[in-house]
Amino acid sequence: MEERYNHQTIESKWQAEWAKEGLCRTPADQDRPKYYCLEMFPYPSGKLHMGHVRNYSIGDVVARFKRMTGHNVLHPMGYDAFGLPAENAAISHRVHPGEWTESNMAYMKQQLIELGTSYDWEREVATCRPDYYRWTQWLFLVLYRQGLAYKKKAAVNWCVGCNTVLANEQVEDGLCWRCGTQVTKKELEQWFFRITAYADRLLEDLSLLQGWPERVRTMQANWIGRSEGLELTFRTEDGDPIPVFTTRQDTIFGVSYIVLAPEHPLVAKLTAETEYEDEADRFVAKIRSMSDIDRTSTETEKEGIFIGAYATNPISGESVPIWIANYVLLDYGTGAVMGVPAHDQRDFEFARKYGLPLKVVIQPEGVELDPETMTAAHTEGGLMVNSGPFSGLSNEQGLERVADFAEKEGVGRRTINYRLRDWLVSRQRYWGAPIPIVYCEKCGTVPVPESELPVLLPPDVEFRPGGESPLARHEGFVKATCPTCGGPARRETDTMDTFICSSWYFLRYTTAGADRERAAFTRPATDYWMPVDQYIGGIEHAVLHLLYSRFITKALYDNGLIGVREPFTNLLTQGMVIKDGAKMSKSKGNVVSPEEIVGRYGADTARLFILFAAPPEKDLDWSDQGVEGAYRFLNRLWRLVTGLRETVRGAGRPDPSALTGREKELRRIVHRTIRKVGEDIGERFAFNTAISATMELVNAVYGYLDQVPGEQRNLELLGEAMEKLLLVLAPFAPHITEELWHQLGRADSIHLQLWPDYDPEVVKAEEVEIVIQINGKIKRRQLVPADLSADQLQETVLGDPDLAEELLGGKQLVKVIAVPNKLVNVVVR
RNA sequence: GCCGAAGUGGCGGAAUUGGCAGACGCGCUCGACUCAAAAUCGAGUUGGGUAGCCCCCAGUGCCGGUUCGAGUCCGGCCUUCGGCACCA
Repeated sequence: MEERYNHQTIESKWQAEWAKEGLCRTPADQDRPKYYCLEMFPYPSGKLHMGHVRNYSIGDVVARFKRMTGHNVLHPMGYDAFGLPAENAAISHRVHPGEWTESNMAYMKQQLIELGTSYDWEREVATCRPDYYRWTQWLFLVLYRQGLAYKKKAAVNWCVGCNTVLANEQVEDGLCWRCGTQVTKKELEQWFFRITAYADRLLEDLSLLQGWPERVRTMQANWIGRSEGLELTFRTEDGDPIPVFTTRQDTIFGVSYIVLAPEHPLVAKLTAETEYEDEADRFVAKIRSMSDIDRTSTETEKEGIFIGAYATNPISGESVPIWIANYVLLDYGTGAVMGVPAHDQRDFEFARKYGLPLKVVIQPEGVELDPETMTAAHTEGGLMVNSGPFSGLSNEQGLERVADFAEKEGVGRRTINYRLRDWLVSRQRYWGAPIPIVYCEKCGTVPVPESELPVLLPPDVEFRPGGESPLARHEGFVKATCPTCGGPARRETDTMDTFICSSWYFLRYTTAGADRERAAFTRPATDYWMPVDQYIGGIEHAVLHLLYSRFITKALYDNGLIGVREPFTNLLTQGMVIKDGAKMSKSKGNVVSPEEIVGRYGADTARLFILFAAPPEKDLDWSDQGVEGAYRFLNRLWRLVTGLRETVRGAGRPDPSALTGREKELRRIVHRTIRKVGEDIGERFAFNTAISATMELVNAVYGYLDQVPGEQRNLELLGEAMEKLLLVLAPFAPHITEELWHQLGRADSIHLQLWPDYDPEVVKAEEVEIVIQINGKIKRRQLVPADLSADQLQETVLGDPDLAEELLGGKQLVKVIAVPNKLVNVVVR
């Protein structure tokens, strides 16, 4: 009586067994090489989606493989548990965010267990629990002491939908990254992290991250946006300085006007009590009312007005008119630019529109630039002309010489500008880590002492739609005593951006047990486990989370709190899960729920399909039929092993010297599969081809059984084949392999076994089929002994007079190319 | 506009270093088993010519090049996707 593959009983049985045995606990001994395998932790939104399943299946295969290859593996999981959806749920369902989040976490944990993931749950973190956010607050204080956390009034990004401010990184195309609402500007006093102090190192150290995808590094480099140039000081007629930033100081003699950002502080002064005042006021008001998208879109028409004042060019001494225009931004560079219409496309368009003069000062070779007839700016290089003492230099030389001159004369200095802005970390929300600061009437801004952490979120708050932060209305929370003087004080009511919580969680995982109560993490623990060897997650975090985590890591390094400069050595950005040509989403109605798939086919099938259907970094097309295919394969495996179970159980090792040709061939496939799967997982993350190799092995064993009658079968060989097959499949399909492993009579877990070795001698074929080409065209195939040298190969093929005659066909032999084990190409004329 | 990636059968994909294009899976066709179906097993499945096989020709987005040999390298284009986009 054949028992059928029942995924439900098998999977729950082994999940319980593994939990009981503590199979996934992080090893305490430190004599083996460590491997820290980390997947981005989820936001506990309620249930896992297929993107999670993909992410965690990839990570789990890597973790299990590394355990089998003799590594101490740290493979932890947790929850990025603060954030807005919990608060929205509180408003609409009248349930406390904490309760809502905790129940979601419990549910998702169960789902993760049911997927057969091998996490060490003893190291679980949840960023919303006081035992975690206490240390997020501690981190804030570390940065505060370092001068990296500061408060300032600024025009900040405000999302009406979320009722809170956003960091620049959280504004995508002028819309809120979370809810898609258009972002507006608001003047507010807010907390910032001085990430710009690390701009250079964040950029420079990208070169250390060779294990990251090129495009992620490029995206970060673009985001940081470094440009080297010169800050030059023009002067108004009253002598007020107008510093401008330029990367093209070689075009300084081509300046025909200056443009200030409309918000520039000098604008009011320059226009006060002049005929230009009213018009300038109206223009500034109009620009202020524009949204950032309209303002910064290249589609938007350049607009500006002359404000009646003039400035002197510090190099040429020329006087040029001062304008204000929409395309100049206050918060980049100095908020003022020099207009060089002949050599900058923006300036060109602006000058043409307003009739400002063009002056050619860079002359390219071979073309005569005529200011009257130019249709676009010449932004390339050339020879400097009309440039006083600099005329005749190449523009590259000019860049240096003008900068030298400006510095010598004291009218300018070389400087570097970044697109990156400081990280706005205040949020006007309840469900986040409170910023550990109080404001005392006498002592001013006072950090809460570490001994008084955590600053707890009060549970009894009222959630109302659209209002201000519930914390600000909670009198018991706001009222505080000053830690310095003991006098009355007011508590900061902003909470921290949740990206702070997630920018250090990988450090928390390294530290276990009682140490966690004494510190956020310990130096020995981080010294052993950090950096993360493999980080796996979605590309959507290419800038946000990954940049913030790098910044925090560097800040902690500078404090001597950790010993690594970069947190993640290798990064794998997995593709999206697509169905019917679109990302799975509720609104498109193309969502397939993991629960349904795991329920119907089991976790092993879900994992196998999702890893087989596409390479991990590419988008994955969901296919119900493909899932069926994976399920069929596991059934095929089940029948194969259970069918042979009784006969191969207890069989010894095969005797290599006593194998028939067919047996040798099967054994060769077994050993090749071990090599292939090991290389595909360990070196390439090519899980799809690794799985296809195991399928080929299964096919080969069936082929052998088909061709060899029962009594003539080599049971030792079949036993070896079954054993190796299960071992190489174990990381992908942990339950069914464990069950079959035990059915073969093994007592301990398959997941405690070492990855099998392959025998290089067995892998080698005795004979190979080579291709014989004439002039690169395949003419015939031939079996020859393996590993013949090029000369031997040539001799084998052309040494046969009949064959040589047939191949040459009366033509003249020009040359022969022989590639061992591959081909012989005969070139004839 | 700039930067980056990709383009291979009906579909997902494979070909790892320039050396047999289409592994593996899905789908489809035919067959076996069955009263029948499902499941399972077997055979076939790039296009065209020939239509029994063999065999011949073409073929990896398009055009050209390098090479004995190109899906892979080089130049130019097309398309799709992703990122950035008045950054001075």
